[in-house]
Amino acid sequence: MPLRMTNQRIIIFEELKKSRQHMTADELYGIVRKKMPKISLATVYRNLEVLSGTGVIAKLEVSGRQRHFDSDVAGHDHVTCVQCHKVENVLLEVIKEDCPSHGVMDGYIIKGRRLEFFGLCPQCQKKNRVMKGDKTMGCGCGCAKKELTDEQKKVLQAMADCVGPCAAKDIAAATGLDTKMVSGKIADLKKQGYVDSPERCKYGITAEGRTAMKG
Amino acid sequence: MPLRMTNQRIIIFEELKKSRQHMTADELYGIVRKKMPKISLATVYRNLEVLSGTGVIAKLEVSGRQRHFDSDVAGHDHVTCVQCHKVENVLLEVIKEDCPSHGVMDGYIIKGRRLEFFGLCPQCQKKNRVMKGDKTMGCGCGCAKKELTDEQKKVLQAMADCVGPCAAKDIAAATGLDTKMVSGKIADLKKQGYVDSPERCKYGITAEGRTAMKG
DNA sequence: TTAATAGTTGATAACTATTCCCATGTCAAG
DNA sequence: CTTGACATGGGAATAGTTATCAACTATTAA
Repeated sequence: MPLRMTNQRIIIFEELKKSRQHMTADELYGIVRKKMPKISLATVYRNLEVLSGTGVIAKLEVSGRQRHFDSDVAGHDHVTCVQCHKVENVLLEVIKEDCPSHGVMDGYIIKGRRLEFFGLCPQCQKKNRVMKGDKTMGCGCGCAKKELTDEQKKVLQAMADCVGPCAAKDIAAATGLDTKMVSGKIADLKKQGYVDSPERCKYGITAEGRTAMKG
Repeated sequence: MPLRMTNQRIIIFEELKKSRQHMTADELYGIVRKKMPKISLATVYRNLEVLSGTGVIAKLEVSGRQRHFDSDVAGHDHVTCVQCHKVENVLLEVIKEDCPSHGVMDGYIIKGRRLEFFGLCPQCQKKNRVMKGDKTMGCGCGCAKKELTDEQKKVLQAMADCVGPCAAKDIAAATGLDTKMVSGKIADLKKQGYVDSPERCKYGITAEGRTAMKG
């Protein structure tokens, strides 16, 4: 079963190597499409699978939603940013010795190991400082809050129109929405930091909420 | 925002603790349903999320398809079996010291770390030996080969009816299926070990293939 | 050179794990 | 008792990935 080096396979490999990053199938698809617009996403997945099977690239399967692929197959570990989900390399010589990636442990035949750190990347740390000052919602590191639904916007608008903190039923009356639905929405918005509750059962819109409403 | 201890929440927690294993939402759903048949899968997910938020259980997000939850929140690492995807604990005191789970590294503020080994569990090692001797397909460790499709079964049947090794087109003629489709199926079956190719372009059914066909 | 066969592709359907949605239900505080 | 916060069941929606298959291309044996 020879492995045929097709154009698409070559381009996928080259682009992954060129980027010097841990890419998802999707990101790579976006890049490869510039050179080969008709390529299929399935082809990208297939070839990443094939290439990682031969060992020329590494399949990371770092936890989180998407799988990442790495053209650097040498042994190194990873840091993931908990906020923007970027993945970067780290090299920890100390650990290598004490923590072998092959051998036997508790009856298991160990085939490999993965050491993964997670924390906040420098950009997201900076971004958090900026956000507290409410200068911008921009992130620069690929993470963004979800778009608000129409109902959520209505609720926020009603809250903004209110002078002081108001109850769920007031919002319901103002928007014409059902009271129960409104309180559900409020709970969601509170979780996202767009709404706060200065006193029990009374709610107000936050500065962040105002910004979100405009976007 | 008090956390209400509902019946479903209690049962989910109890069962997770009782099992002394790393369970997926789905497995837990199966167990909990025996005590509370009307519970919703969404409720299981929600509560695992809530409980891991409070820290009484741990959300593993070990790599691989499914997320696992653990009632033991103490710091320990994990081994995953690459074959049956079982997850078990390991304790490596040495590493703990050299590999802190909090601090700063390369500009990142580290919030945690995950060390994961992967290899073959003792059961799967044993199973592999048994399978070579063709005594049984049973695994005992939760891993099972996929069910064969009707076409695959047809192809295998035709191959079994054949005396010696036969070509794809013979199979096509015997089954009435398209030749190209047949060669695709054969390739798949070969990957799964149900078919081998004693000489180029000639195929035969393996012992394993015969067993699979019956099931 | 040619026919058979192996390997590959693009398009799209299917799948799986998880999350969202919302009407309805329950609890606790006033 | 009412109100609102918190929860639930069930189904729809989503995201990422995998499977399917007809069409295409390269390779090999004859």
